[in-house]
Amino acid sequence: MEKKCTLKDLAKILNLAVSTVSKAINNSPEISQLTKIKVQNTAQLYNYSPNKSAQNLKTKKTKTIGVIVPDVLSHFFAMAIHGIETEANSKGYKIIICLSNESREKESKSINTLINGSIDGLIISLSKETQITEDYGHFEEALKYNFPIVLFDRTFEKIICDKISINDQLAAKEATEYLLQTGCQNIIFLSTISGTSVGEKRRMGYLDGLKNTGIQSSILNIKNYNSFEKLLMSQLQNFKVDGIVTADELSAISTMKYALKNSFKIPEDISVIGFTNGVLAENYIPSLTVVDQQAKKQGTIAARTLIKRLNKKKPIKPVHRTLKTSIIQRQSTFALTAKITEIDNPSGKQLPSKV
Amino acid sequence: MEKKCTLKDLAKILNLAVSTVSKAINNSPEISQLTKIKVQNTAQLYNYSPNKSAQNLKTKKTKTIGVIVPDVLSHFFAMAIHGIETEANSKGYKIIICLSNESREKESKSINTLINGSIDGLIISLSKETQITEDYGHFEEALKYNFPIVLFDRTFEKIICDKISINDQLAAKEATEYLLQTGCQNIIFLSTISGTSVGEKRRMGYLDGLKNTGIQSSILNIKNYNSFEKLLMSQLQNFKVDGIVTADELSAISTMKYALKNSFKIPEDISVIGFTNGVLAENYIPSLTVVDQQAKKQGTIAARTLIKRLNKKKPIKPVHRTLKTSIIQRQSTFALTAKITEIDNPSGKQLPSKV
DNA sequence: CTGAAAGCGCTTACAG
DNA sequence: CTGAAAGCGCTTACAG
Repeated sequence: MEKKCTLKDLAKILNLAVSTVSKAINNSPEISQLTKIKVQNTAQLYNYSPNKSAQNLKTKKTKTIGVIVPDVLSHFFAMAIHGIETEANSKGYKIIICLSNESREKESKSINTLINGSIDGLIISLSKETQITEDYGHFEEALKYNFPIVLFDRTFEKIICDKISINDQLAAKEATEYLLQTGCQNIIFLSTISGTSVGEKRRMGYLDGLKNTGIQSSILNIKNYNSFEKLLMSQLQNFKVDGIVTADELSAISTMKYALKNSFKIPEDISVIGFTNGVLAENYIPSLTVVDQQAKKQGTIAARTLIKRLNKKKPIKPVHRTLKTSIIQRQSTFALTAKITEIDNPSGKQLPSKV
Repeated sequence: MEKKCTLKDLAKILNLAVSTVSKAINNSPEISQLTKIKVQNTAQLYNYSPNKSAQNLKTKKTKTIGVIVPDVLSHFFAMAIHGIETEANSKGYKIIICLSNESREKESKSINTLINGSIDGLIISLSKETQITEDYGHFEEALKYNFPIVLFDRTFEKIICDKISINDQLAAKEATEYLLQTGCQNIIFLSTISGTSVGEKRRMGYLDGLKNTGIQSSILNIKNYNSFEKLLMSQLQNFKVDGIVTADELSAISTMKYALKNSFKIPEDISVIGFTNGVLAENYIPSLTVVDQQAKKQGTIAARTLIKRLNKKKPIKPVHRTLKTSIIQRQSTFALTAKITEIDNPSGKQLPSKV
């Protein structure tokens, strides 16, 4: 690879000092208009652009944000990344992405490689393992140096930093109440993410929703998709169930898939509501009623919050933002005409009402 | 944010020269065992880790790979990113991700901000706009300096660099032949990505597949999902169609969604085959028969190829790798007992055979 | 085996 | 308005 043109090269060509050239390129008011034009023209001619490593070293800024998420395959995180990238880019930042694959070890390694001058700040959604073990030791060093961190979605109260999330507990309570209002009498909670902060909060929200209804609660935790059908069916065949609140998107879809396969009708026999408004939820038959988690917005706000902090001279108090959720009513549940806006019912079919 | 410990700090504490400390930390054979141990212990004690910007500036390496993809929401690119990240990480590289959002402008900007010392090499899948306009000017500078680039999936022959892809034309031909072999007589090709290299190749493959069969070809290009149902239905209702080769995953799912909604049976009335083995294809009812594009493997090989090049002292000739595809037979088509392995038919139902 | 020096490519306080 | 100098935090050829 050939050598790129440097400030020194330009200085020699123009017969100017390196410092003058630097200032001219950065449009410093110290420099005369004439010189600026001359310098900028030659810079363009030689396709000059400042070396980032040198700039970073000198200015102690990288204009880069680190992002660590559990995975990139689930719609929620992909969408959040999209939001982060868009916002960051519009403010002149690049993003480095690390996937923890739900592993604390990998998360820890990523933090360590990133905070040594590769990035200005970090946006993280915690790995399942980190949340289950509650071992946050790998954050200590970053926190000691006051390294700017924003947690989103899967957060933890003991880590003192900016946090962006939805009110998972309230959202699950509302989802449960929604099923109740459409006439469901036997509602269970199904989760493949028990142990994560959001999984636990949603479970509690479900319990909140059933409080004072006299309805027996029932929780089905599934660790592994291999046993999904077996566990779900043993529940559906041995107990009366007419409504299922699921903790994420894929588990909702799998619930529908196996229920339909085993001749249950949705929503006639069983209503299903899920979390995250993804492409699966939207395109499935029946389309899935979901709690919109505002994935993109969480990403956008996370990036915005971080960049705001980076631009402050003095440390500011941690910011906690809780985004509002809404229920998107589709075909996997009965209709609720009041309150909830019906969007995106591509079939145009009238949603059935429970009598 | 507090100051991090530097080599200079350590040197002062240990009463050694900066150069000695540097070598000790990097385990240079020049340094005595005793000194190494002393230095490494204090380094650990003070939580020392070398400043990346300084290292990058000095060594002219960043151990970072840039990745530019059209989006992160489609399963193919998310999976490719997963492959790239895993491979890169295992070799000690980080990845910076930029999303072109199918825009040439954004792609161009990303290239320019990345190649100025932020990364060692670049992995790109071209944006739709770049491919349609065939304007590759934004690659000129990088190519002039021999900047290491790997193109994957959406490639272009005029850009001289490493390339990883599948044989899209052959894969589409095989998909078409597959439908023929299961008994389809009126097969159309449906695409929402016409104009991209892969879209065109798949279209040609479809035509190849029909050659010498006497079957009339018919191509349905859809630019916008808003008119998807209307265009598809006008085709299905006015012409005899019993097989559809679609150019990607979401368009296949949408095809099934709207066909089912309009009372067509799949595969009895219409067989559908798609590209990309994503979570939609796997979980839909009926599950979708697809050409497995080897998303993760394309990513892995792209990263591996790039890193191999980065480790070479001398420039080597561009590498072109074409990965083998396979058809994953599911429920959206009739069964073909020979040749093709049936995997992932979660329902366990026997696939119907066309008589 | 240890250290002094140069230099990667920038920016910026200071001098003239 | 222009320039000489110092320095960001490293690495590495060279000297001793």
